[in-house]
Amino acid sequence: MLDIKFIRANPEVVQKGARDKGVNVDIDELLALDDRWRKKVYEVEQLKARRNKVSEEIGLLRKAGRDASDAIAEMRRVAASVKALDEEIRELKERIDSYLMEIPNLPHSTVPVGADETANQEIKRWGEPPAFDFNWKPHWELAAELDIIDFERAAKMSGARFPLLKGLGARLERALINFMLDLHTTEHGYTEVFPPFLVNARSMFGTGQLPKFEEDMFKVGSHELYLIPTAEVPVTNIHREEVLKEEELPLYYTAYSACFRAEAGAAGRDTRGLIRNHQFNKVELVKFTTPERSYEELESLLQHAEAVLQRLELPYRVVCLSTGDMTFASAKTYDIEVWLPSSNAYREISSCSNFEDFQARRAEIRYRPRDGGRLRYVHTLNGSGLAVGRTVAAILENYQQPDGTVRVPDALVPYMGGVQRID
RNA sequence: GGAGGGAUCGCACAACCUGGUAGUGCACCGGUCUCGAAAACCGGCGCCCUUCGGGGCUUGUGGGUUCGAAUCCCACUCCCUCCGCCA
Repeated sequence: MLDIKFIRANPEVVQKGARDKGVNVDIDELLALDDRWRKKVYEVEQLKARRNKVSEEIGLLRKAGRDASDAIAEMRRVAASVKALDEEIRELKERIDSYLMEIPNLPHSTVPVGADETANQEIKRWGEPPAFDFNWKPHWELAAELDIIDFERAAKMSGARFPLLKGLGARLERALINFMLDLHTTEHGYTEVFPPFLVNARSMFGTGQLPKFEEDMFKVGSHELYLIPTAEVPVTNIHREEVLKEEELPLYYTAYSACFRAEAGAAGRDTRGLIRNHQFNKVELVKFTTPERSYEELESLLQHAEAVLQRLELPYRVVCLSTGDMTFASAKTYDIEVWLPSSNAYREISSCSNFEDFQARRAEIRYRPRDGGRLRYVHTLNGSGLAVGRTVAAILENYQQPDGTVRVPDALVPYMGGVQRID
């Protein structure tokens, strides 16, 4: 959510930022509503001031044993006017808020402007895609032959786009989760949390999934709860409606969670394998910081996510998403894309974003500045560190051997109980 | 699921019975004082509107009663204790 004061002062900036993100918003209509709202607020506050003053006088008259019936009669009328005006103001405010909720965060000035992913800007490449001199296979074929993932039986119990991991496949998934959490907690300074996987609507609202993206999520209707699409939601909401101290910032959290996405499959892409499923595992990184530091924190967040791929020795590149490819709530996003032979391309495996104060304003996460003064909104950031299912796919494909087995990356061997090869 | 208790500024609590417009302590920030600090004292320390004079809002949330609600009434949310059920 943007600051209405900022929108009042910079309507054309907001209009342009939204348009660059491919969102059309009627700023003039919003500001007209805002203007009416402010006039009505002034009006009702005049009446309330009168009511407060006279009510106090009534109290004094009563105490002195004198008659106050004229004043009481007047206040009865004032009370009725106040009630009607308050109702009108409430409706205006509701309309204004629903406008505000639909306005995306504005892209940072360093973000390339463009309509879609073709305008994304490549920042760097790391490692070399493997040059196979044998008949290599996509991960879903490898996994089927190694009997480590069973999509057919998963479909029986749940439906399409759910994997059932088995044997060393399940072990690999668990090894990756532990490896990533250990790396982030011991070397990058993150505090590990294990959050709920179901959250209420208020939490989804705080991070920006609601109200715009309800259809992308699984809702547990009987309880008014949503399955989280990412640990970003519960972890960012840890500090919702709190006032933090500047001294405790920045805060770093890392969390493993399962992630649930209803939208996967709608586009008909990546119908096979581990790339696009309704449920997948992810280790998430979340930061709370001051506005002054948030962009350097974004750079280090990116490095923390990259470190996972470097330890696993998987080739990847980093791109800065263009305005048209970014998400609703983000001001700047780097995607890390891992090389995936079956796609013959780099594919997203992590998304690292600075939301500035967009989520903090929605979720009311503020901090008390060290030298006093008004409370300020924190900046929130998060990034995948990493998506586990896609990491499994990348390992299977990039580490496959001519004989159909898969070598285990050296960094993972201790987490695999010494197993060096999946065969 | 049942029975009780509770929610007031960042923290701890008061005012609630008996309606009169929210106070105290701690923490924090600024100032005075000091070589500096502590202590002491003064001010600040939640949000909104503002023509910068000021005004309004704020006691978990939403309603109701009333000239006036932290206080009385109703509903809801969350937390705590006990009982039941339970991995």
